[in-house]
Amino acid sequence: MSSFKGSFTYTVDSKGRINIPAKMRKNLLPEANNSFVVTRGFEPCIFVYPYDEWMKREGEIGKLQQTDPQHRFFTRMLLQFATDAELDGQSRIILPKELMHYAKIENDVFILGAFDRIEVWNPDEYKKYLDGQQEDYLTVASKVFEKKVD
Amino acid sequence: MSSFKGSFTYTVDSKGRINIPAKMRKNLLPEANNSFVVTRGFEPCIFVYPYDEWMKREGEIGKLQQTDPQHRFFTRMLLQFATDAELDGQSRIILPKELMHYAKIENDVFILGAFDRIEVWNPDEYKKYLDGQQEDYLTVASKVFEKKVD
DNA sequence: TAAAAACTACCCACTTTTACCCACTTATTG
DNA sequence: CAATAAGTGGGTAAAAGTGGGTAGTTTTTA
Repeated sequence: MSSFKGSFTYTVDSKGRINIPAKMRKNLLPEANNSFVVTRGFEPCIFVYPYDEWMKREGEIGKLQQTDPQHRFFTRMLLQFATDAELDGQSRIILPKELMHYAKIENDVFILGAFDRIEVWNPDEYKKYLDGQQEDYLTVASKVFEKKVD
Repeated sequence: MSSFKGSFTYTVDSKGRINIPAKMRKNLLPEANNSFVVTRGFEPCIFVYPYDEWMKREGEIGKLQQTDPQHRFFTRMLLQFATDAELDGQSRIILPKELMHYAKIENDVFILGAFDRIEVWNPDEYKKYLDGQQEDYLTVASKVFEKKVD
């Protein structure tokens, strides 16, 4: 499977395009077909899934019973902001205006490899996100792995 | 199979026509034959099924026990408002007046890709729908996947 | 049942957005 | 330190979205 890591600060051009870092492109599977699905992140950022990873997310929906109101709500939330994006000749994708607005992205972006997805942040918003964390990395790390630190 | 995603705000013209977004048209299968079946949604909106997907819905009805009054009621509701619609030369379909009235659609529509169907909403009604949700996306998501959050 | 009204299918036309190309500068790399 | 790749910027033809005319059909109504 695809696995992204690292972080990069790139520019957004006047047409809303960003380059996908070469080091991340190298981790794309052939079956992703140079295609991505771009959607709204849980925090104020944009999630960029390679197509093969996105299809795993979408596969879950097919199993849902669309006569259940909660299942319809979930389907709508997941799909409402999702947009296809293909790499152009210069290895860039276009960020939808709506998502740029949501993530408060203007001229620069902080691009973060996050395992199965690529995240695109306004660099300042990412700083705020880090500052807003209640607990530090080591504390959270130990909780995540159900161990007590110290 | 067809799989629609994304959302768009388009206009309804004086003849009751709406454009089917190009990004959704790309996901139509050849067997849908540029044809749709338009019917009443569960919420105040219009469901637009590509023809091939509609046939699956009809197949499900075929399995219902028509001696059961509730099954008969469900069958009637689904079929009563169903209308065929074909793309015209400009990739538009006509929304039946009855359904436009049901969904309170006037000048603008919010078009939402919802996996196997396209939904057409009055933009304000969609906002109301979202505001009316008891639980947020993350909570519902975790319930849908039968996990407890936090 | 004939005239009027409404609806539909098929055009054409216009504006805005997008896809695709070319070009330049800055980093990497053998 | 040349040669290639990576990152950035922009022009332009094609596609997408919107609006409306008209002729033929169906529906309504006097």
